[in-house]
Amino acid sequence: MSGASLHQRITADLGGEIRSGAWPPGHRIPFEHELMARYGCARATVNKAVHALAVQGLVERRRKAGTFVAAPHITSAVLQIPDIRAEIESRGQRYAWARLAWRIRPARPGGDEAPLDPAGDLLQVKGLHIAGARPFALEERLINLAAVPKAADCEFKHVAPGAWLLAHVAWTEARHEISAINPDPETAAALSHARACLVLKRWTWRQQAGITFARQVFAAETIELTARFTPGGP
Amino acid sequence: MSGASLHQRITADLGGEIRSGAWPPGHRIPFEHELMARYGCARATVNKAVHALAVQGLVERRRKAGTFVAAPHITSAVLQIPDIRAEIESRGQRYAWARLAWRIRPARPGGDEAPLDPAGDLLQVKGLHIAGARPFALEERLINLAAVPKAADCEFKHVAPGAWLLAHVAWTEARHEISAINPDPETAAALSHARACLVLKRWTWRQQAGITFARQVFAAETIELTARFTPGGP
DNA sequence: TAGTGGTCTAGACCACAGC
DNA sequence: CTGTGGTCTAGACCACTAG
Repeated sequence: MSGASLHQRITADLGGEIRSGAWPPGHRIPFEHELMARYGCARATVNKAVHALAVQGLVERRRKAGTFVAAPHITSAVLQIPDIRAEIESRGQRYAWARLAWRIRPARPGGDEAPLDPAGDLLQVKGLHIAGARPFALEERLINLAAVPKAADCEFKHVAPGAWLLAHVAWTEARHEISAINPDPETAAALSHARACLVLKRWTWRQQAGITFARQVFAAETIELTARFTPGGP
Repeated sequence: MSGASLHQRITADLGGEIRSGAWPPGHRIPFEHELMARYGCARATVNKAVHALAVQGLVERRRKAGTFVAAPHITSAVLQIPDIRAEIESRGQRYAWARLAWRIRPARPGGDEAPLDPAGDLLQVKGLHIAGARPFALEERLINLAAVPKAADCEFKHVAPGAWLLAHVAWTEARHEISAINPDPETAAALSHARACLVLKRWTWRQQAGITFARQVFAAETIELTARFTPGGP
């Protein structure tokens, strides 16, 4: 860490005290002027260092009172939902996409598309994500053509809708649902998997405009998550 | 926003251009010296503002080249794993905990406890989280008594292990796995639910010391998640 | 090599919350 | 009222890298 900048070193030092438990929640960490003396630097530098800890959620700062070690949150964790292709390739398997169906149809009230509040036509694509030679996930995708008219020009024969959208449209908000189902016979046949399956549903918006809905049925794969102390986020 | 500080206003201004789509991914935002002129302030101020955008993941900065609007990540979302009791009560239902089993047993190699790397005895608790009159989740809990000896004094008859641990032990790291199963007959009977179930496994550590493992089988409830544009996290 | 961002300084004034 | 953190300035030098 000697190559890092001074404020990064200070942040790491103080963060280490907190994560090690030497400074428990509620403990007042040194004042900025004390840290100035300890590190022999300007106040702006220690301020930047301690401010970074506050952004990370490790400390809370109060004028006149000082800076205190924060209590860890339990309610939030960082969920890794990798791109399916990246997930498969990171396992060293070959990725393939097989399109099963493609059509344009008018939006209907109700159903999974309702949260997108689509106005005109939807592009509906169905296909299979394949890892090596085995089915990995079955995907049903709806794309709001009013928001993404260019999508109608893509047949999604060789590129999955998620990959195409990622390259062409930015999203600002998403909602996810994870659930468990017993697959219907058609799904079970497509996945070669008849037991319980994980289902991930994802709705994506850009500025209140519904972009796309995806429903991915996994072959009972497990989704793994890691959470660290106060991972933060607003 | 006129009450906010200048660097916050600059951050909000630039962030607005990006989120609105006026500046698409890949677009080069104004140089720092241009922003200095535009806002009539020192470089340190615009640097702080643009740096905040970089921390949020909205932009990427490259020396000599400039600052560019980043492509949104899809890979991370904030997962809300509320306390089960809080979840049930937030739905307006009465919460209850029913202990089914309690015992102390030596740690065994392998199995779900392995990641905790327990040294001595484990406290094993099994029970049911109940919403109103219906089973909500079946929980199997292991507590590492070497790390939390006080837990042996609690019978967990009227308080669930998660609630007790939350009040008595701080954690620094956790790992989660979500999967789907078809319940075995015993589990199906306890949950009054024979179809596919969601399973959440959670391992919790404090400084490399394994604290507890929990396996919660839900009655096919759905876990919901919300993600915003580049919610960040390291 | 020139220009960008990364870092740092030695000040300053202010808002706010404890005392 | 005092002391803390919040903010800002007008410089400076440096590291990296695109051209």
